[in-house]
Amino acid sequence: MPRYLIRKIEQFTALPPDERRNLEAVARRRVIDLADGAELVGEGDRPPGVRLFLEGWACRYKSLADGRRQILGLLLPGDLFDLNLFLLDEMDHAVVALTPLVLAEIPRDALEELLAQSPALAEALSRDLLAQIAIQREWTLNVGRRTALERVAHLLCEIFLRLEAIGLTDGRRCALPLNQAELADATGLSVVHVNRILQQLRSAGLLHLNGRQMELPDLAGLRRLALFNPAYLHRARPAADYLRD
Amino acid sequence: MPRYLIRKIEQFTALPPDERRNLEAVARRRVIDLADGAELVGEGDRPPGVRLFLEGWACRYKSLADGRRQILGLLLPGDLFDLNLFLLDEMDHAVVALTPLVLAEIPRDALEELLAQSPALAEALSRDLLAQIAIQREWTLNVGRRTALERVAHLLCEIFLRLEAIGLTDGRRCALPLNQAELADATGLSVVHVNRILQQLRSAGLLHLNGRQMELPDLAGLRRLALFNPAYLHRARPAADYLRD
DNA sequence: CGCCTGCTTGAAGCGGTTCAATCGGGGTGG
DNA sequence: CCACCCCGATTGAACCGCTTCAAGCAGGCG
Repeated sequence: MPRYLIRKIEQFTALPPDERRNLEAVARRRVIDLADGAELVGEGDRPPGVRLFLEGWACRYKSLADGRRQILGLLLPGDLFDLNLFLLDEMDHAVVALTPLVLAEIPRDALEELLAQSPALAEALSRDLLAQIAIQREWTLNVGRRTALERVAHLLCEIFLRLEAIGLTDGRRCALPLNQAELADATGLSVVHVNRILQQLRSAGLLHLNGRQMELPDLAGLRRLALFNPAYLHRARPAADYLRD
Repeated sequence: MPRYLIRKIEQFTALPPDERRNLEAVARRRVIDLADGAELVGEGDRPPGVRLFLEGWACRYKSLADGRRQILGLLLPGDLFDLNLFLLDEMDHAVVALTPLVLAEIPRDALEELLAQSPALAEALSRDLLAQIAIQREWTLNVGRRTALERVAHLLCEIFLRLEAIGLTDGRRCALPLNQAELADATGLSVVHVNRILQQLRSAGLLHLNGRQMELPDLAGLRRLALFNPAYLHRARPAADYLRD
């Protein structure tokens, strides 16, 4: 059931029942499970078919020859990877599972048929692709111009809000399946420094960690610290107080 | 005349003559000139209609409250800004002209009609959008994990190769209308440091600058220095020797 | 028990920033 | 025509944020 994608889409407008059924049918056709750490696709591979994340987290990343690695973005439940990607010759980046995954594989012809029959869905998916690009731009700004403290805080804000949009938060708590090495690769920092930044956030009362869960007791404060502007997520208008200025 | 866009597209496959005519007609409909420094769209604005770059350079950027600025990418002749952008609520970044510009404005309905009548063009533009996203990812890697020297070298390689793909290079020379402050904002560095890096590149015989032109006498060497892998540009297979490993 | 993975700590070093001048060339107004 | 100005490029010196290196530590698991 592509319930997270539907939830994300229906922030804006309800999907017509027939389009919803079309999507559900396609997403049920070929469901696959992957283990934590599985590589969905490697740099240089032929692009895979479109995949819809039903459960679990993954990340896109690129590596340099000497081992430096940059995580480019997170793929969360409800995300599509990637509309039209099959048009490209080869993958310029890799994708790896951060947790066990449940994916729906959507072959190219099934996707084209689905989109032809579902104009509202097609528009929603185009919008979602643009929102993914906007996130990529924000990550460029994040690693390019924010300080270490701001970067980590910004990443945590983004994770919380993206999970909230699909109903995967519990009050101020949500999952955080990334270890410190992965946080470092996502923020362009060293593991050691990420460790010290997390301590700073904890001692400032902005973050509690236990296991693979995090709690953000003062999201408004964290947001201010991170210079976080949620506009780039292109969600529906914020209702929550911690998103107002 | 959208000749640079057509050139970029026809790296892969020739456009059917009727589709080419459709595109040329739409691109002739509303042509506008803008001065150097003009803001095409600001952060928070409603997204503009689709615009095709006929001549000139622009950049996308985001700023932080205290004035830090990150240039997110370059818009060059033949680039489209941005397929489907009107689907979003508001701009999450700004775009400003780096040189005088000539643009074709394509209203939403004209674009939809064009794409409906021109399947090959529609596919090419989707592919171009994906290539733009790939460039954005590479920029995230660039500012996240490369050293200052690598970053600047990488940016120069990208500029040269993108211009080459549209026939705007002259041997090893091409335009470079960015000043050092803009290079700094594109690489996430300080102006002072960019200045010193450029001196390093010059004294290593990898770069000559005069005015708003640059020459890259040893592109293969610059590429190696930058850890530059051209795959992310998703051009047709390289013919040039400096692109082979 | 012993090992592995991930987290934590300390200390030294360096890459890049910041601050503060200076320089140079092109354009402008007197 | 020249003095002035302004913007961009350049230089030097001090500083600091983050990295690197090198250990230790804690918890989970075979």
